[in-house]
Amino acid sequence: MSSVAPRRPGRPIGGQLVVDRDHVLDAAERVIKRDGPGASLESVAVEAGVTKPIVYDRVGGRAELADALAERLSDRMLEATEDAIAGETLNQASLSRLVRANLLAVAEHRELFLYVTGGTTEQTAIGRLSLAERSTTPLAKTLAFWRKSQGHDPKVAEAWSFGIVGMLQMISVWWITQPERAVDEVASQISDLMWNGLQGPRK
Amino acid sequence: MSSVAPRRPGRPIGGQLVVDRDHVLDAAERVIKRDGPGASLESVAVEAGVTKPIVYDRVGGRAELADALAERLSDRMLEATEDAIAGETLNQASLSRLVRANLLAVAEHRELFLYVTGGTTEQTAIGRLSLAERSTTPLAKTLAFWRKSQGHDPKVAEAWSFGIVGMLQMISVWWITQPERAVDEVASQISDLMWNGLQGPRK
DNA sequence: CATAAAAGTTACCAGTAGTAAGTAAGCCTG
DNA sequence: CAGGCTTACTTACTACTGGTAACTTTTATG
Repeated sequence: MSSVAPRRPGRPIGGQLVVDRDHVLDAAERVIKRDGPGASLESVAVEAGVTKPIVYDRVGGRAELADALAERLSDRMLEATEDAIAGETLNQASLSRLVRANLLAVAEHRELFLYVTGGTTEQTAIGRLSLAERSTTPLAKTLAFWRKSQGHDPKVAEAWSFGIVGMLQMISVWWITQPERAVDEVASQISDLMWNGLQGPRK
Repeated sequence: MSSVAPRRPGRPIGGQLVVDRDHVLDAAERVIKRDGPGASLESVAVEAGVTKPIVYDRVGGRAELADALAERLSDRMLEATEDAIAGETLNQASLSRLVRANLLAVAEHRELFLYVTGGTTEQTAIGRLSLAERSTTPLAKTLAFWRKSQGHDPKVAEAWSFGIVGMLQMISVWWITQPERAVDEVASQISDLMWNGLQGPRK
């Protein structure tokens, strides 16, 4: 399938780098999309038209690959969700759009999301945390700023952002396995919880 | 280390089952606690004083093992958290105790928790969902009942419980990697978010 | 031109999930 | 009580994976 010509050992003619890091990461994304979260490094290398040691040289081992892909994914998701609430003040409606955008972004990158959050058997939790951290850092800033503007203690921001990210991740993986569920309904319900808490709306 | 006598091939003298399913699962827990979430089936078998095919016969492959352990873990966590809010009405203080109990229970079964939520590379997300589901099912019932009693729509219960479980899981994995953080502070902050929402306490 | 550096591949190792085939003890029937 | 079926294991394998050491060829340099 790969149209890359078979390569010989030794430095390639022309002497230039044939594949760079992004090329490998792109290949990894394609393989994961095709083979699911269980994709192997070998198949990533093949898809990139190269051999395993090159993958190791460009991006590192499996953990580093997951980390790099997590970075890409969280950047994309951040972009998608930022667009959804661009410049707007925080309220339940904008929150609902944020949750909705998050769900749709996860659905769009379904396999990649499962790969990244699914981990590598070994120190998966750390990997998952690092993905989460990338999302939580800006979120924590926003939350702290907002809390201060409301006259509340901004110290909660860090814990809250991890909580919120965890909530969104779990809802995402639940939702993508329940395709019959309307995205708007879920987004509305979750934003309700996030905005009003368990007590429900103010009277 | 294992004090089990070396076994020969063939039916053991006495003809009785030497290890049952629970024996294997107990061994698995010990190995995971000792070797971390990367523990192999082989080492589980050794710890159980038996060979791999027996593990396959008693509990199944890696996915089934993770599933069975998830069941055990979620049962224990459910017990711990239920004790924390035994029979009490839902309010922020009881919620805080619930979060606290959850965190402490995760810390107590740290490696097991990481193994179960860390998954098996393959269809890890499904596994994580099934762990979550075991927690969400009773939680959803409680929530639905409580919402009705408050005159609100109980339809949110399912989505909410997944959201809450996801939040607790993420906070747990975050917290156990930040041991300097006081458990009571985190519990209080998260229960605040869950109870009051982003808006903060009612005036 | 000789030699070092660069950019690859080949070929391997160790470990792991999973399975097929073998083996010894107990049970059951004619 | 002898032969065969069942039970409860082990041995021994396959297939694959992550990871690495060693090699090969081209290009650049003093």
